[in-house]
Amino acid sequence: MKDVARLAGVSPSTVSRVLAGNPAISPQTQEKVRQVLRDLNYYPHAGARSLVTGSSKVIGLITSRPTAETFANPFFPEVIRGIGSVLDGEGYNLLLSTVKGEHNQREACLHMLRSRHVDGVILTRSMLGDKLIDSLVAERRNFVLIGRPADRLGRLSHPSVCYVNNDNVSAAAVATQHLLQGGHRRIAFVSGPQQRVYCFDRLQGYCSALAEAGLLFDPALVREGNITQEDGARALDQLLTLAEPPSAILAVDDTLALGIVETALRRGLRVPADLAVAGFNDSPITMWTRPSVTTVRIPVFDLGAQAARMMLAILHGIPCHPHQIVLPSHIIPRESTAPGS
Amino acid sequence: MKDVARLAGVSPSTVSRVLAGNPAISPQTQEKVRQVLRDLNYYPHAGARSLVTGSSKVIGLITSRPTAETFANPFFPEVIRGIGSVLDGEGYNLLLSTVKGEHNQREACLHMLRSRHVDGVILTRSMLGDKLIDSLVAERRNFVLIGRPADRLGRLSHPSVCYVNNDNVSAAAVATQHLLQGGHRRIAFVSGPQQRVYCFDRLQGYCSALAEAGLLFDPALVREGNITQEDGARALDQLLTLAEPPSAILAVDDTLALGIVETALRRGLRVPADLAVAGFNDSPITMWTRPSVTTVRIPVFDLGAQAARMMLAILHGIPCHPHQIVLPSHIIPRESTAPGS
DNA sequence: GTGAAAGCGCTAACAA
DNA sequence: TTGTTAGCGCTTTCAC
Repeated sequence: MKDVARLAGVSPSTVSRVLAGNPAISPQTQEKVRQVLRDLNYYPHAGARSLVTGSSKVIGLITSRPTAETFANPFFPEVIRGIGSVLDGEGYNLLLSTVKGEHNQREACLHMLRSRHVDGVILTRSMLGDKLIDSLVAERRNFVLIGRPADRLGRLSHPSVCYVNNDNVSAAAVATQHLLQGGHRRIAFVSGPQQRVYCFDRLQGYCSALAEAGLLFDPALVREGNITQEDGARALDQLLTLAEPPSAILAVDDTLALGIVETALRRGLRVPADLAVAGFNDSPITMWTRPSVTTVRIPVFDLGAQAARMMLAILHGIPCHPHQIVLPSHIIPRESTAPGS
Repeated sequence: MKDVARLAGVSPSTVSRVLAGNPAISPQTQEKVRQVLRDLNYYPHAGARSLVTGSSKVIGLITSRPTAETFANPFFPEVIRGIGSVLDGEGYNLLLSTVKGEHNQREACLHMLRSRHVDGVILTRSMLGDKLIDSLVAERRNFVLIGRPADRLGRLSHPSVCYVNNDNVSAAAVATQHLLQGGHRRIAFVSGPQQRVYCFDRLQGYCSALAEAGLLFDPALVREGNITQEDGARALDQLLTLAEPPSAILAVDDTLALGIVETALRRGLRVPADLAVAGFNDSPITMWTRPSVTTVRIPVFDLGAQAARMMLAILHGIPCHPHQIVLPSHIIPRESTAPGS
């Protein structure tokens, strides 16, 4: 920068001002400096700038989901796309935490913030009673949640936390009602880790729909595992050993639903005649299978975009209103739950 | 840091040395300092550090593929996973460029490097005669290619550039041979943008396999578009208008292959009896469709991991040998090319 | 084995 | 409208 200043015949601070777009610089000087800037191919040192301004213009992205699950699941790239669509042109970059393991992830996230590597973080897929959120709140860090903050019992915690969520409870209720309308009375629920807030919420929706229909909640019909096809297959096999096996299954994710459908067919069951299956997330695979799989489409892109918008508002010191956004999702009925086929 | 020094009763430089793991510090002092470090929850300022050391410990990831294509295509998350698996624990973070458009992307990449935001970049999906690579070489930047550097004519350029690639030419040849063995003589090639090096290379493999089989290359059998199902559908429709339509199609990506299969079925063609179809990338969808789709599995995770390893070697000043790595891929025959069905 | 001091490249308050 | 100056928080010679 000193070189630029010298060649342009001005002081470093003038160069800095030109770079910052300070209007109090005469057009002549502006042009002169810009010319030298171009000639020298000069770019300000990001670290030096962040040292003095206290801002790095970088936002961290933390996804606590086991990275292996990422494969074949469009959630992750889609949420990045949404975030990127907003950050683009705002001069912000995205720093990815690629660390594995819940604990390491937490450390890595706090590290990013405390070392001032990032100005704020966007969190996805948080847990019930998430310690990371507690730390973030305690340290008054800038962060936005994709999902919602929940305590160990699933109640909304940290009321001042900014988040953008989808309507998991009602979406699961709608999906359950869809199965009820198909005449099903024994409906199982195959979940991912119940500590995941979204799994918890979808279970709530499932329960409330059952209750509304006057059906008893049967714990034997609820299975918990990871979000893999193998876990879906295992859950189905367990459910089939019941004295009264379910005639329909609502899975918390399409990956599970696909594992269930595949295994059901392999076991000689007809889908949906013997077993109806529905999932969540509108994975592209669901519309290719035979039978195609009923699913709930989540606005993942918008979730990311809104979260990024909130983050920017926070960083710009604009009190973000509303603090909390809930986006609607909708069910996409397909063959796997079609009645009378 | 001054606070830490004061509380520990030492000088800032000693604290810095402890942080750096400098062995010339007495165990007592070490412990004393570490204690205070913990008490104060101290983390060094990343920007300040990068200012003085000249290294940010961040690696940039540039993918020139239109972000929309990302959806439903596991390439992107999978390559990140591979990179992350190596970077983890090495103290390096990944900075994502989310900018759209070939030109902006190039600017953004150079910006990251010139502003010293990142120590190096990993590039994916480069083009023939890629200007970005030229700039990177000219500025002697640290970078690794996933793919290979090619000039406008597809010849290997910049022989000293580090890259990790898969064997696109021979993989396409093998896939073509697979179709030839199925008895096909009119085999079409549906490509993405021919400027993409991987598309170019796969076309080469296709051509060489035809030549080896003593077949004439027919330009009318080659279609170019983007990597979408719609483009696949369009390519098929064009091919069907030919006087002598193809009996088999090799598509440069599974997304295209899926579009082709779907459209073929809709047009009343039987797959593979009337039309055999094969794709690339082992997209999870291909094994779910009816018929399931033959594809070539690319070791995407390893591509990322090796690229990251190379990057680290470069940054650590280790002359990386070999400069160039080519990983094998293999064909996965499925129903869409099964002979006699 | 440890401290003092200089400086990395930038911005911002204050002067002029 | 522009220049001078003082740091931002850290590492790293060079002394001791």
